[in-house]
Amino acid sequence: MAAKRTGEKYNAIIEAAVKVIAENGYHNSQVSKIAREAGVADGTIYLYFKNKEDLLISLFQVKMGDFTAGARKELNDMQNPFAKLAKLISLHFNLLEADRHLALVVQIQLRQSNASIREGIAAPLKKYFKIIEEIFNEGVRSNVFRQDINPKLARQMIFGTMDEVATSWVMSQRHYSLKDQIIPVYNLLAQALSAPDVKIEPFPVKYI
Amino acid sequence: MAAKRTGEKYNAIIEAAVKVIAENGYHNSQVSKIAREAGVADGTIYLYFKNKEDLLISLFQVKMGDFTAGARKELNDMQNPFAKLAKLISLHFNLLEADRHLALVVQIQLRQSNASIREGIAAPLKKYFKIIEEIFNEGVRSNVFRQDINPKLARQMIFGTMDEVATSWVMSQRHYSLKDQIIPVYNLLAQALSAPDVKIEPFPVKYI
Amino acid sequence: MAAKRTGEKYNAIIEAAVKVIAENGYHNSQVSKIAREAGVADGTIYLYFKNKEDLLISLFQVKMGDFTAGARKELNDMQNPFAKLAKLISLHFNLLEADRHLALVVQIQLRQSNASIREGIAAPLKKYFKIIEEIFNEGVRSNVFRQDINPKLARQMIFGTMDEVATSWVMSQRHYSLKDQIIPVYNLLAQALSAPDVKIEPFPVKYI
Amino acid sequence: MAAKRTGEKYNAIIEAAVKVIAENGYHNSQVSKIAREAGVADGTIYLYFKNKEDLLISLFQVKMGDFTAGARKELNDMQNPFAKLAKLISLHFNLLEADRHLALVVQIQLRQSNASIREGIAAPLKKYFKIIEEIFNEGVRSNVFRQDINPKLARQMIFGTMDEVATSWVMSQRHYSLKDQIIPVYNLLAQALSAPDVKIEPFPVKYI
DNA sequence: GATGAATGAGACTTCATTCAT
DNA sequence: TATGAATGAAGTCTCATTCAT
Repeated sequence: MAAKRTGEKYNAIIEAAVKVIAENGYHNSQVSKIAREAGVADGTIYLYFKNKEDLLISLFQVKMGDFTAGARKELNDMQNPFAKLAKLISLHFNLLEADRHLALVVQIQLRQSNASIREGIAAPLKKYFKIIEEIFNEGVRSNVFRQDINPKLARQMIFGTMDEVATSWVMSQRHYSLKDQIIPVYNLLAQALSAPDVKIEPFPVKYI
Repeated sequence: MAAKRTGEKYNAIIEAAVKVIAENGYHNSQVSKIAREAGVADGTIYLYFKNKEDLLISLFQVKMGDFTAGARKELNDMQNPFAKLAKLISLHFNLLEADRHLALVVQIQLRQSNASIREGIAAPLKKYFKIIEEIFNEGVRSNVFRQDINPKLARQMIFGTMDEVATSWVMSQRHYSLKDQIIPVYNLLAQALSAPDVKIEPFPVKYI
Repeated sequence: MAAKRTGEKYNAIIEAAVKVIAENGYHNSQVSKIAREAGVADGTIYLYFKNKEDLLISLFQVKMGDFTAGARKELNDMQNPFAKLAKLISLHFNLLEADRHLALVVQIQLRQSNASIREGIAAPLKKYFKIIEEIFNEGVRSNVFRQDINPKLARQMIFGTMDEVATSWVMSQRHYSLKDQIIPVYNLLAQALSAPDVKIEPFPVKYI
Repeated sequence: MAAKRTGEKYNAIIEAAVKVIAENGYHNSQVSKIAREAGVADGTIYLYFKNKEDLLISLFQVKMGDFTAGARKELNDMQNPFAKLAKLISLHFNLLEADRHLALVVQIQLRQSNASIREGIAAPLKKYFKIIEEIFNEGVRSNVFRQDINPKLARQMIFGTMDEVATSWVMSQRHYSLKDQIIPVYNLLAQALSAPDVKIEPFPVKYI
């Protein structure tokens, strides 16, 4: 009765949902379409997910969870806040460019979901926000970032800018490379956040 | 036969739609609900709008059109790019704070719409983007803004930051004042955009 | 309150209905379309007709009434049953060929109407049936038509044949002339109805 | 996704549609009524038919297809054109008399359908027309039918007469037997079509 | 008499979810 | 576990008719 949250088919359904939503749009992604793409029967979806909404929330949680976990792991080893900022932007844009379906779904389609889906999305998003704020706070503590910026506001600028750049790119039908935006965005944000007398570190080439 | 695009009822329906969507969410805003709120019969909606989608696009176009027209008018008289930036942020946040329904609809609900509605939204949004880019370009030309930032990227940072701050505020259920964010956001963006040796102008008090 | 059954606008509305139905089909002929074609307001229709159904029945009655009255008048002066049959076919096909809108409406569109309209149509149609039967009966009485055919059946063959030929012609989009069918149909029916030893009269040229 | 065109329910829905349309009239036969009569849910209709129109076209095609296939099979074994004509009339009238609902639907209700339904109906009707013309052509080739009648016109008379007789019978609410019309109609048409010196064959008793 | 904006009942269709197999 | 045919609630839109002006 309770939905199984693991298994081969669980993942197959999630991946199918990403593909179907990316290709058909949120409002044109029926359960039956996702089931067909996943190679299972309609009813099988309900063995793994409580309902369609649960599937969509799970989709975002899984994908976002993977991303934040990966990001945290990669960033943990690093010390320099500038390098961390560079790495974050690089990870963010590389992920989207590497998976066009995911990019479409995350930047556009999933924002068409309703309130309760958004609530389900809130938790993993907050974790990502926390990572961003931590990077900023470390920079403040080590006196390389400005003391006079509210951390939350800093996060809003960092995320808002990356998100807007990514959305523009997706909406442009990806006629240019998002990776090419990594260094410009880094330079812009590093400049904006760096403390008055601190020399901004150039983008570490290896993070592209 | 052709939908009437003006008149008392036209506006009443637009306002009713904003209210209903704000209170019920995009996916729970049926035509009949909007009609009831507007005090007209369901069929009357179709005398003024081709269909539900046309109503939603019109809603955004009217509201966004009013805003960009107003913004352009207010900004036209001004010379100083810093002052213009300050004014823009002030207008943006004041509009949303003044009309809580509109804020919800613009920041959250309308982003749940489908592809064709988004297309209808694109045009007025581009006009707003253009205003932002013009402000930045003027600042570059008068040597107060950095020469080494791509104008489109500058616009993405400005809009992305304002949008993210506004969305955070709406999602927080507006437990704090968005107006209080005007000066911090201005300081942050002005700092990010200002040319190396230019002294950032403090936020003009009268623009709050 | 009671519908006016005469007047300039009454006729204008009838003619407009014929045109609109011919051009748009029965199911796509809204009251508002007919009103626009007639150059009156929607509400005005209801000053002259009880409702849409009443308009359609009236349309058929007027047109069919004109036709039967005209036919009766023309046929009254004639004596010869063969000549009368020839004249009838000629009148029938000439009327349809002369008024393409009427042809479409009578042969195709009006048959899409519902039960109560068909009932309203029945009376004028019966009058036309009566004319046909009378021609046959005269032929029987004067021994030029077969005695062994039931008059009703004779009428059904005459009307059924003319009707099928006319329908075929209308459905063919009138790529050929219906008038060219007058003589062949006459020959066929005259042959079928003529008494064994009676020489069929050739089609009187003047009736084409 | 694609509509299933076979199965137990497919037939049940077709039969239900015939009954509902016969009893309520074309314009008063809602999908929900047909579904109820068939003992299925409204949505089930759409598993078997693309839409309401598709159901109506299918209905006619199935019924007409059955009839023409049956007629062709029965007529194939026969040689004598007179006998074939007799058989055709017998089949036509017997079918309608045996299934009062079908008679109502075919003779009256389905003619109320719109253009696209009529188009869907055209193909099976043409097949029936072809059968009729073939009978006539065989009679001409074997010198028992008149050489001077255009085959298409012959078909129009045959079909037009049978159709008018059937329509009269249906409209009369079937207060008499349509079968009783078989021999009179045969005699009338055989007389009309037979070559000058050919003795008309009496109606073969076994075909009643 | 004439208008035409407004009405609102009602029809078709979709699709998330269920459940017998 | 898995299936997929069946369900039926619910939403958008049309259009004949009305009635205040």
